Amino acid sequence: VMHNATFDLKMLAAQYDAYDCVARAQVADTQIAEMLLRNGRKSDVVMQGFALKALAERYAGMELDKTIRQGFYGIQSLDELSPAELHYAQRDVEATWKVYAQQLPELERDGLLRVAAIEGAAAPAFAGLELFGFGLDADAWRARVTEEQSQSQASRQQLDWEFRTVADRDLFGQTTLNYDHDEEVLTALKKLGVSLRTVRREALLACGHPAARALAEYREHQKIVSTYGEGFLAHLHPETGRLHPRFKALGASTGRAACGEPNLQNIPGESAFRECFRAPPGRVLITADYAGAELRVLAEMSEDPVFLRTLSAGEDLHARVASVMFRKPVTKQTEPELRARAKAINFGLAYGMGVGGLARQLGTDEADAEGLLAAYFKAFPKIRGFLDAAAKTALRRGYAETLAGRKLWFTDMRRDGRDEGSLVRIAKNMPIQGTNADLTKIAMARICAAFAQEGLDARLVNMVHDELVVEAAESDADAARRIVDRHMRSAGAELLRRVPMDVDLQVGPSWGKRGAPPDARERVAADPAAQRM
DNA sequence: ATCTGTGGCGCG
DNA sequence: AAAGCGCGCCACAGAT
Repeated sequence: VMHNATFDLKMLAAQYDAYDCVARAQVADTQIAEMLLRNGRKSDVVMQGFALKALAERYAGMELDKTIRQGFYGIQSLDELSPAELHYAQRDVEATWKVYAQQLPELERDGLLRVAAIEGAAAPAFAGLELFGFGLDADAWRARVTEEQSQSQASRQQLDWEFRTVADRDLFGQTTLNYDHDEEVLTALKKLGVSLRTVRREALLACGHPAARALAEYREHQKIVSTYGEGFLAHLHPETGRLHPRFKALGASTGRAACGEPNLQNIPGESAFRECFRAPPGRVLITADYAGAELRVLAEMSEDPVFLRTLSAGEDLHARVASVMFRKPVTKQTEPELRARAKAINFGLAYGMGVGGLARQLGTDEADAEGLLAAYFKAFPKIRGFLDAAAKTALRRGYAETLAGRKLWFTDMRRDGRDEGSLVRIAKNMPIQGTNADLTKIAMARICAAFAQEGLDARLVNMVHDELVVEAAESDADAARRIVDRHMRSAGAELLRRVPMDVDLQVGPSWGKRGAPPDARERVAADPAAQRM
């Protein structure tokens, strides 16, 4: 039983070079338990509200003095601890136990024991992500960002030209227009005869003015430079030369994790960026992601026969949806655009996108969108039924929940005066997104434990919601790959009974890159044997 | 010199 | 051009 177990596990693993032991730990975490109990209710007690000190007072009436910890830093041996410091340590342990004893019945009352176990089991995996880090080829990365910088400069030349008639100049003839400042840019555009209320890319491109187009291009490159440039590289650890991000296992109210310093969950998808994340010599990266994760969860929860049949047969659901919506046969090969549109719509519609949003997505009028929406829900009536029921039930009970029992209470949101439509969409989305998070966390825990159990030289190095990245010694790569595949599927089967979770696997020198070419994609479709495990 | 909120945009 | 959900980081502005 630990409070903020990921921290302690990380310290234990590092100090005693004992990650294999840590990876198999069975953990209960009082901080996570508290966050699960509070999710969406009483968010005004955040920050200090989840510290052990606060919980000890609230649950056990114990006063903890944390200032004494100052003496702990830099000691070489436990013998150096004073009696007062030892007493503090003892009180810390006692408080944690007492808090957990009080939390247990509350977890049981709220049906949170299962998800608490999932989180506890995943704690060692998150500790490992931070401790081991993710290797980045800094030179290749810097080259890529520099390229982006020069493209940004080039767009800037174009911008100076486009805005030459409306921009003020300084003594040296340089424009004083700040292209990073929305308000300045909007007034400058207005002088060019373009009246916009936002500088979002979509609006800039829609207005069709060359100055707006140039601005969109500049911002695209500038976004990369500012977000993934020097500040990003500053996170490389001086000793390990790797990135050691901070993961928050409960980063999102849905149960998803979040990541920062740096955020390794929003790296541009282009291979030019991802290929900079490389395995050291003699090692490989295994990239594994759930294929169509959210739609599979939606299929499971809605029991829609078409969704279930299509996905269980390993067929293309987006293509199927496209053929229904556009009333013609669609495959990935023959109608890639229609399929791509259906894919975008699929996610939007499933979570409450309206007619207006759909029209915008498709670039058509609302009447057309209305018809498509009707066609969608006529073809998949159980999807609508499930989503409506999810919203209704959640609003009545005051919380939404995932298949593992994770809950999001609407207490805070109601108090903040969030409108009903927004609550409805959250109620529809949270069970899907959250169940997906449950699944991935179960998989992480099993994979980590299995690596340790089998003594493999393999470590989890990243997780991006429905994707896991593992670094392994070449000699252990095949065994590691099998473990990843098996446990991602078994985690799926743990929560989903009606549809298999399909996994895409890639093994190669870098993130998302396949090694020597096995010609076809190594996608093992719906293997019943794998489901049982 | 920090902190906080906003608009915008990278990812799932 | 306010309504699909969930994040973190950037530049900026206004505050302390």
